[in-house]
Amino acid sequence: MIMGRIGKGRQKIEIKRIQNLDHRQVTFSKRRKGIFKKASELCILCGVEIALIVFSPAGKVFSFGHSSVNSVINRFIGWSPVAQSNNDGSIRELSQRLTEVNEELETEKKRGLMIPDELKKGKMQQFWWEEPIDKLDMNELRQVKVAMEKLRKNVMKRAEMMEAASSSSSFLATNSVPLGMIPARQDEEGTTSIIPQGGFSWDFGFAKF
Amino acid sequence: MIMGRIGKGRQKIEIKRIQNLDHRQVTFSKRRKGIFKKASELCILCGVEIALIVFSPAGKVFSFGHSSVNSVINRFIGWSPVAQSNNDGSIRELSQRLTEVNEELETEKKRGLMIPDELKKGKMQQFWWEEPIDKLDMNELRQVKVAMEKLRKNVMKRAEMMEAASSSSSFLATNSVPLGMIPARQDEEGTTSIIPQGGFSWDFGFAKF
DNA sequence: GGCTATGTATAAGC
DNA sequence: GCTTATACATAGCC
Repeated sequence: MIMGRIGKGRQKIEIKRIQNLDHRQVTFSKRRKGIFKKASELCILCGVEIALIVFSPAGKVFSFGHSSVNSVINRFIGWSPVAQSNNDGSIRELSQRLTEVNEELETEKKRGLMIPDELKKGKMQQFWWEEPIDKLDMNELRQVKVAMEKLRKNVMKRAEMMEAASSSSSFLATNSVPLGMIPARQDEEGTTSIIPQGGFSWDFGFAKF
Repeated sequence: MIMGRIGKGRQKIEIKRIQNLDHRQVTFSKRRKGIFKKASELCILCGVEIALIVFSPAGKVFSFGHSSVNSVINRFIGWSPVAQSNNDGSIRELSQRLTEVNEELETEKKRGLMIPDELKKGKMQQFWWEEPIDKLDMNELRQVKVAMEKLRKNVMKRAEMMEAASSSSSFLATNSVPLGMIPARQDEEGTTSIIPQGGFSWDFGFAKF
């Protein structure tokens, strides 16, 4: 709405390696954001399992997964995720999940699903989720609800992960899972031998681009 | 260019589970194509490693990887293929990973958006259920587990009080991995052995759409 | 990080 | 699948 600046606007670009490093970095950031959003939308809209892993040029990892990167990887590799009773392994899983949870939290914050300011302030005295809800208007309630669901989800993940330390868990039914998560597991041992050659590779059932 | 038929054109849609199965299938196909193209472009433009795995509702797998799905997966989970023989080593790595993540989290928070000031004040304040668990011993873990379950119950009760259409949420995660991690190695075997659920694959230099 | 102009992806409909 | 009208993503700049 602000008049004045007249940029050149978007220009068509050729899909080839961007040589300028600064430019490449900018493009990477923008497009990374875009593709993760797409992934997110796809699994929400269609309720399918997705895993997206991106290593930045700097070696940083960005990942997205529904229901989790690990569960999808496990399914892809063809393992039946069976919880192990080994504490070491469990703890490692737990921690990894913790990572995901923390980051998810952060992401959600960025997305604007934040706790109302009033609640943030109140956190000094008590946690927002312990506050009475009868004084909130509908909008605030909505936000609380979202936050609450996030928390519940996280908590359930955590709880189940903790339980996994002593019992086994079952695999998810085919598609979309509402809240509870089963801790995916991984076994480094099994994957090591399978390394493909360079270049790009696609695998699909049909598809054509 | 010819203004013959006048369709409704693209309509804005809400990002939520598509109920109509036919519609969902169509959307899945279109968006799947789209996201794979995006993934391809991203790695071509920026020369980064990417893995994208999508399971269709029917259970079919679609994947894309540069330099290959497996190499990326290996790199992703290969933060220590060997250290697992040693508990201390694993935990140490975990701890490191978590530290990294938490630092990143803090960085993000400081960088800014909508984060409560209370949380910005250093890395002091965390909810107990957000704290890294790798520093706890088994006894403490047990306590955390109990507390976690208690919290879960409370939260669920709360959540029930505030009923509404929940729906899905994204699991966008931005992982930080300790730099200096072992990168994917070179080839030595083909990919075919772990491609599940059929489908085929091929390598190519650069895709054209 | 923010803005604008424009290229693209895609929701409807056939 | 193919077409059309639009919503959305993002290239070029600041």
